[in-house]
Amino acid sequence: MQDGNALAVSADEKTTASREKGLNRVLEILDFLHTTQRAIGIGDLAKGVNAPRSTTYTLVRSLVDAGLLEMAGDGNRVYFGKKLYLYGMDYVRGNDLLRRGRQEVDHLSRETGETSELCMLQSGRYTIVHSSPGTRPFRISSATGLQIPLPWTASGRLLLAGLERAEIEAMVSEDDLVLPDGRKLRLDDFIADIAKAGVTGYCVTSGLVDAYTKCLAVPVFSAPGKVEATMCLVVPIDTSEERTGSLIGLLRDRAGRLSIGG
Amino acid sequence: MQDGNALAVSADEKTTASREKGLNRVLEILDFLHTTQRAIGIGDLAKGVNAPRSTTYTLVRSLVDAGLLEMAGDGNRVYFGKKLYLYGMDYVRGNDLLRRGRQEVDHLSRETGETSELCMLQSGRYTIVHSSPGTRPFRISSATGLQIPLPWTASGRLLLAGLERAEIEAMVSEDDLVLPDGRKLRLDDFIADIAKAGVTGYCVTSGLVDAYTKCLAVPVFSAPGKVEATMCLVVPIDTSEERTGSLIGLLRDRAGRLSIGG
DNA sequence: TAAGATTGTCTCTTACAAGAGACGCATGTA
DNA sequence: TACATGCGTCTCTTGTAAGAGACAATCTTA
Repeated sequence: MQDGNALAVSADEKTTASREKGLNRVLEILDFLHTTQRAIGIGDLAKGVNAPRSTTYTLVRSLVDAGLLEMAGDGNRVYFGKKLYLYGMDYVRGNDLLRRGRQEVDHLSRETGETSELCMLQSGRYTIVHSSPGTRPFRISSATGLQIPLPWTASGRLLLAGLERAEIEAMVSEDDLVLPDGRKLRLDDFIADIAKAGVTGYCVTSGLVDAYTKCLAVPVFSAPGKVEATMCLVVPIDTSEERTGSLIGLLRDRAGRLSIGG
Repeated sequence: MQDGNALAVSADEKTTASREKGLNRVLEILDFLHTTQRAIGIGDLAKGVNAPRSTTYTLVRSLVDAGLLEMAGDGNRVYFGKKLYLYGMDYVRGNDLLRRGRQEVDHLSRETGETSELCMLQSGRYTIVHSSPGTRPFRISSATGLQIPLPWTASGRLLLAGLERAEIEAMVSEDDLVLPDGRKLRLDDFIADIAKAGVTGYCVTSGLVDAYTKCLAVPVFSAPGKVEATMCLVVPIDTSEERTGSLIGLLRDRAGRLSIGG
């Protein structure tokens, strides 16, 4: 649903109804499928990415032939294909941080019983790269690949540590500063949070994304000072001070193993 | 290495040196990176896919901006990017068979100590979609995504069960019939093997890919009669008859769970 | 230090892909 | 039975992206 929003995000709101490059259309198609998270008819797809039907048919055919997309069960819907999975696995194989990070996260959630996540910046947005659900009855649903405004999260504050004010401003839109419950964050407060997180080496936020959880995050460094990712735990908001403290200790320990020269 | 072969496979040997569609170039780039399995300089990439340098630079920039590719550590090399990983995870999430198949394979290799694999047809070729190494000292290295000629494998025989002779011939080239050790398989024998495998519901090959292993495979059905994938075990060629038999039993049991109306 | 190779950027031309729209074929529904 | 809606394929035009090639900057190696 929510029509062309995915487009607006990824393609900078092209107002000109002029011709669009095929490759760009393809990138929009992929992004669109990523947001819908389900197979979709080609007609709807065309509407979704705001592309002419005939063009969409041509492109989809190419992509299906190439194996990047597949026709889904019923017959006339498309979704991601095997080849994207294979390429994704290649990425994991070539990326030590991700490979080891996934293991640490899985281990962490098993050890603590809490939902645990590995997060990274992905084209200027906060992205849950891997998550492992905890054992609590009400589990926090946070799908892999989900993108969330940076100011809503503890990880967001850490990922931006070390950046110039201008860079931060460029990454954060006005909308991003409005929390799900309607409260509006002040940009200056957010930037102050970032600076503080950078110094303390961890970050805790309470009741930002929803009223029932708090989020504990620590940075993972790819080089001294360079935050490449974060590991975080999502815990009930009424978790005691001491348990919170010990969980952060655990997180720091694990993140330390992942970091290179942190 | 092996210059434009990846191209020849994926793009049907375009002899015309005419203009090539950008999207096709991109697909070739992705395939090329998949075969090299490592970050590569843009100049080399251009050579590798047989594309003009200027074009390659433009395309790579688009792909890097989109997050499908990433500049690798040193600075001027590219490889797969985070976004492909995210799309790949989306594929897994949307694909019950793959998701559950991965688990079964992991479990199977832990249980038996043998290398275990999940295989599928991918654009007419046999592909190892997921593999889990066994505990043997000499481990058979078979990377995920590896593509092997169908006639070399037990799984290949099962995957083609139920297809017409003409379809089989179309998928198997002369080269595919030449085994790694130089022996040449007769097409008729191969087709007979396929028919037999279809009837018995499993397939064992000895010393085909190498002289020290044998491969036990069983089909996974996505619909009655439709082989969607295979699960297989790679075991030492001198594995006893009875152990082989019991492993096949185990395989069939597991594959049965995965199958839908098999 | 000069010659050679490579890397990233830019400009300009024209071959060709993106797109509009028509068409036939299924469905659905009044 | 007529009418509407959606799907997949085709044709034709024209705006534009692929590509050739020149350029300066950087790295080799002799």
